[in-house]
Amino acid sequence: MLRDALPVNAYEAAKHPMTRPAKSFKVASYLAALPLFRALARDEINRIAAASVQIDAPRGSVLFRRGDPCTGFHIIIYGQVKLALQTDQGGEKVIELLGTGQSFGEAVMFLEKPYMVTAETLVDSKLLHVANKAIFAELDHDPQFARRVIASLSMRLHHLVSELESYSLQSGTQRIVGYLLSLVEEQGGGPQIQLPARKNIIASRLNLTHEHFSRILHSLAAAGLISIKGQKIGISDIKKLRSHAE
Amino acid sequence: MLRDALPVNAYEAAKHPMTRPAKSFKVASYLAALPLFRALARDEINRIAAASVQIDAPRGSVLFRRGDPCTGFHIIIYGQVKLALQTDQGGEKVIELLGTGQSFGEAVMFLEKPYMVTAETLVDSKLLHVANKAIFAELDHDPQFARRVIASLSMRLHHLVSELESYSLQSGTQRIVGYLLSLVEEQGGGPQIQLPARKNIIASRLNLTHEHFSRILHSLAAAGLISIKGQKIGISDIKKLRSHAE
DNA sequence: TTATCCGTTTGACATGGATCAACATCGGGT
DNA sequence: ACCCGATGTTGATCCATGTCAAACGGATAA
Repeated sequence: MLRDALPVNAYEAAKHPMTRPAKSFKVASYLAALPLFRALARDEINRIAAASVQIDAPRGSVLFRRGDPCTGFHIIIYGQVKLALQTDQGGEKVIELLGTGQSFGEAVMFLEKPYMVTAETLVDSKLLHVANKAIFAELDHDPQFARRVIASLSMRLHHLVSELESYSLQSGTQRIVGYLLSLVEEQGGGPQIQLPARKNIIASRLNLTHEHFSRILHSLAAAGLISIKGQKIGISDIKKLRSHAE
Repeated sequence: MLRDALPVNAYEAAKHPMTRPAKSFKVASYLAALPLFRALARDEINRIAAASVQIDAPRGSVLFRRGDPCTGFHIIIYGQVKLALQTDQGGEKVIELLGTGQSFGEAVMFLEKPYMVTAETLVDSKLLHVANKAIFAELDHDPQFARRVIASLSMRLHHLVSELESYSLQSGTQRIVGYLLSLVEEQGGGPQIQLPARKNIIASRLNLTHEHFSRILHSLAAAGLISIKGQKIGISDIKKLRSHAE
């Protein structure tokens, strides 16, 4: 068995060869390319890079759980991470699926509160963990940076509100169609899209059981709106699909 | 007829005696007392006060609608405001109920995007509208202030995530009980609480129809957990109520 | 007082989506 | 190649919540 059956804390599991201070200028230049840090001066970037740690997290690693204190935020160098809420009876609800280049955990960093969600890698991933004190330090003397942080938080808020909107006043079918259309956009508008994870996960992300998700997807296919080949979804007529969500 | 049948834009309606620049030091000292501005120097406060406008908004005034551009944010001097999403068929879903001393619209201010929600007063209210340029100006040279803005956005994010959580993995009963308990806390823990608006509105805020809300409330009463007298809810045994939400 | 209106309650019924269970399919490991 | 566990599909049934409709109650204006 190569993979851990139980998700394991990445920091614990990878205490040995996999976690290491990230000093290489590769890290600095990687950071410099991120929207959040783009405007920072070289020495600022370097200080942040010095406060960063690379993490190799095999599939199924838990980066943090609800209730853990927050020590910084994460950037996905490559791989995929899901953020999920967990119910006491082992159920879980995926809040967000994140891929290469995306970051998470910024918001919690600025509160004293512990994490509300659990983060787990869905595939073997490499992450960068940036310690919060480095961010705080830059914040205090670089108003431009503060502006970017504010903008980024605002975008996240905006996104969450639309999420709330789709949960509260759209049907399952509408959420699925909307999601497919957003994937089309994200993936360049081609006639075929690729689901970014197991249907299982997507279903939860859309607040549906996997059974219900499957049924809706197949009924869309039966209506001739999409075709299903594993995780690839063919979409012939985008307009028709869009208008299908009344 | 004293009240406008149709909600009317407060800025239009009140072009005359009701809207005026807010220069009085009363405004400045009011601002200085808000958590967001508490740490600001006197001259900073004064500049912000100079960019503020008081608005008298009778019940039913629409402060802005989804799609309107954002020119600043609002503080409720007294009164009550609801933020709601609107469906194309006239349905609406209350996102948030805000009362005296609370503010709203900060997040949108920092994006170029227009408002996603509609804001309407539920009772005769007095608001302060702070122009975004004043905030931007202070932001650029006061890192402490930036920190507070960031903290405030983060809190809002945190709040939205718990909202999302309760929508997606709690039953109607659980949401109601949770809400009642939050009111108990908010209102000092006494054995009687006061719903902050018509049941209609509360129901929507909790993502329920008013019929369903009514039924649940009365079934809680039938179970001896609460008593209902109009907008006053009696709660004899908080522990029992809390444990009732499995 | 009465008429009216709005908010609330109650009832009967419809339905989206969940649950439980069986079966099918896929992919990785031996 | 085969097996096995994980993932997906399908069917039957149930339940929470929504919908439609009617009665009720309390405010308010005439």
